[in-house]
Amino acid sequence: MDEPEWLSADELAAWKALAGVLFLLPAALDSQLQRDSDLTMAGYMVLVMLSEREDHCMRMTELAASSNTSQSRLSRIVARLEAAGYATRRMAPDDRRAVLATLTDAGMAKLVAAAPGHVAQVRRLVFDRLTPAQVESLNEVARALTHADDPANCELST
Amino acid sequence: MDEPEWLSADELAAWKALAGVLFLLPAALDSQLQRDSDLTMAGYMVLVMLSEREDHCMRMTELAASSNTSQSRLSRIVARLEAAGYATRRMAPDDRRAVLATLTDAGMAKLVAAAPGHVAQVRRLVFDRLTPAQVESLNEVARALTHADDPANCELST
DNA sequence: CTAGTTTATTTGAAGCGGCAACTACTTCCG
DNA sequence: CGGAAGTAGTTGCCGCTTCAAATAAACTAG
Repeated sequence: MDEPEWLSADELAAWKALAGVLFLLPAALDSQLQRDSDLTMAGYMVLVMLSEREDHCMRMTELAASSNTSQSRLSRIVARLEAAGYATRRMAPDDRRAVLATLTDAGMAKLVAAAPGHVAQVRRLVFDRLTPAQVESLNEVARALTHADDPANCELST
Repeated sequence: MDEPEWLSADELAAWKALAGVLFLLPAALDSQLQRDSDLTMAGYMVLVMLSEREDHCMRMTELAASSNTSQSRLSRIVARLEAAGYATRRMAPDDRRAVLATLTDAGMAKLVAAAPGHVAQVRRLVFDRLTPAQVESLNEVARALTHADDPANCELST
């Protein structure tokens, strides 16, 4: 199975470990949010993104990009949030194709209620297990993977 | 939003970067496998795990653990692989509750065919973006997160 | 030996996300 | 102006995952 270009031993070890994180961490995070707050990780992220705007309002496309989701996924997420009363949607005044998603007071309250539990989970599963130096490494590596610097080549490409 | 215990600035930065990886990497990986080989990441992993046994055979529970999936998920994955002719299932001779999943020759062939493309994608999205030192860090951090050492506390707990 | 418990796996129902198709609006340009 | 092309967002269909319940076999204790 060592085709054209396989991985080195170090890379293989790192890959297996990373694969474990990729499978298990999101599940554990989602599980806590679902159980304690009836929210999805993705939905939570969307609430966070909206809450960071002082007008609590953002265009769908922009919201999709900042929460790392596809437009169609975002559309459904916001539809669910709206159904739950946590957000509203209205047409943008300037561009009638665009939709502005807005966080409601109930949505903000929901976020405030859900945050401590979620943060505790993140701390428990991630930061409690890492030294400050490792946190720094993690930051560096994660940024390298999501491009962060080089704006034109995200792993969305292929 | 800085409740009981929020995250430090460093931690918050690392967390946002990690969240990006958690959302985008699996999607990009799945997408390639789906497109080029009509396989799921999870299904691919299962094939890999089976292929690493010299008898190409493993118990469901063990297989679930080594591929980081729940039992119910694994059950469906193997059912699909079986339907596609890549695996077979039979009762274990010693314990009739247990099921042994076995990789077929067609499954092995499928894996051999799919591997190069997948590996290339992993290399492109991960290792080409990291220095050897960063690969080492990644390995260390990922292991810390998945416990790897400490057998009794995976993030599956809560 | 038998009832109760634990372990191994599967499955029905329900929810979520992807792809591709579709609507609707805007912009470009002759 | 008027049509082609591009952009924003939604939705139908389908496949995958989860949760909880079901089935079945293997221990365990009396």
